[in-house]
Amino acid sequence: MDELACLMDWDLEAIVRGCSNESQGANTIMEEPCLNFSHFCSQQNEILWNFPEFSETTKVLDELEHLYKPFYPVLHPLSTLTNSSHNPKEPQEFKVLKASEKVITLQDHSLVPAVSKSKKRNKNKVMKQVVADGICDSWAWRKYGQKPIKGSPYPRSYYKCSTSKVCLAKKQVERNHLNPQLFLVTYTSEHSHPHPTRRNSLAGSTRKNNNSIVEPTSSTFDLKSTSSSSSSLVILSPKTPFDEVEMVKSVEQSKGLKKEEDFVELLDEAELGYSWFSNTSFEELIGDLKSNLS
DNA sequence: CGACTTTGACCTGCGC
DNA sequence: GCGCAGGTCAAAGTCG
Repeated sequence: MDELACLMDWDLEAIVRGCSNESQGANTIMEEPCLNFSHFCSQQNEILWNFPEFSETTKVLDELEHLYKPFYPVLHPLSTLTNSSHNPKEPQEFKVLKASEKVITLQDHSLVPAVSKSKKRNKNKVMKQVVADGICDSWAWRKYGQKPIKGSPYPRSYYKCSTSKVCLAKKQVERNHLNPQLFLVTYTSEHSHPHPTRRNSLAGSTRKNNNSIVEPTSSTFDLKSTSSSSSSLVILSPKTPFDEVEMVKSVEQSKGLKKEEDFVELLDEAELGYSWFSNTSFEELIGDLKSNLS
């Protein structure tokens, strides 16, 4: 298998796992036995003693922190778009939920697709601005339509809950044409049933990666014009409110950002597995480690 | 074979 | 009333 295929496999697996993950405590990607340091969070002090050289480690942590800064908080997958003002001429307000669940409010005209406002009757809607991996959640969705949206090169995809035929829950996903790394996910109506089991949710998402939905189809759109080649790394946590996604690093080489492999390499360099992030946020861990090491 | 995606047609709400 | 645009339906195709 060539390198690209390996990378794609890895990425798809990460996303599928992300999709399949749900509120099962610590049953996340970190449960894989192949990952070293899986007990890091519960044995943090012990692990610290295993680092060969503290100076080397802090250097790596600095690099990691520097690497991650650009992705907070704007690209955090849990940012929630609230339509607090009903005046469409006013900028919409984003509430960005950090992993620590502190709410940061910001206003950014550039993040809101102009086409997101619907002419239709105002239903009970929840809008979220997420990065690609944030599109996936642990509910099972069935796509029932896709429409090109005026003013946006990207189509909007329509989903219904596939767990129950009587469930009225719906979801719309569209890529933000002003910032293709971001997606606007709109949830309509509540689920009329309990949360599906891990198995059920897997069944609803394994056939194809849900991220495919917002890509323009080849017959009507030019795929080359999208940034579909960007990949992402998902690190899961059981504590966050929606998808248990605690951190997402979006990688876009064309913008000169560090490659995903570089990040993994840094983790390897620090002898850290992904489980390192299982219980607290990245920023908190970096801070804790730095204070412990100093 | 069942579950899901794709996609053209149709329906509906809204502005003019 | 008409036309536009968003939203939904459903048949055909795809995949595991």
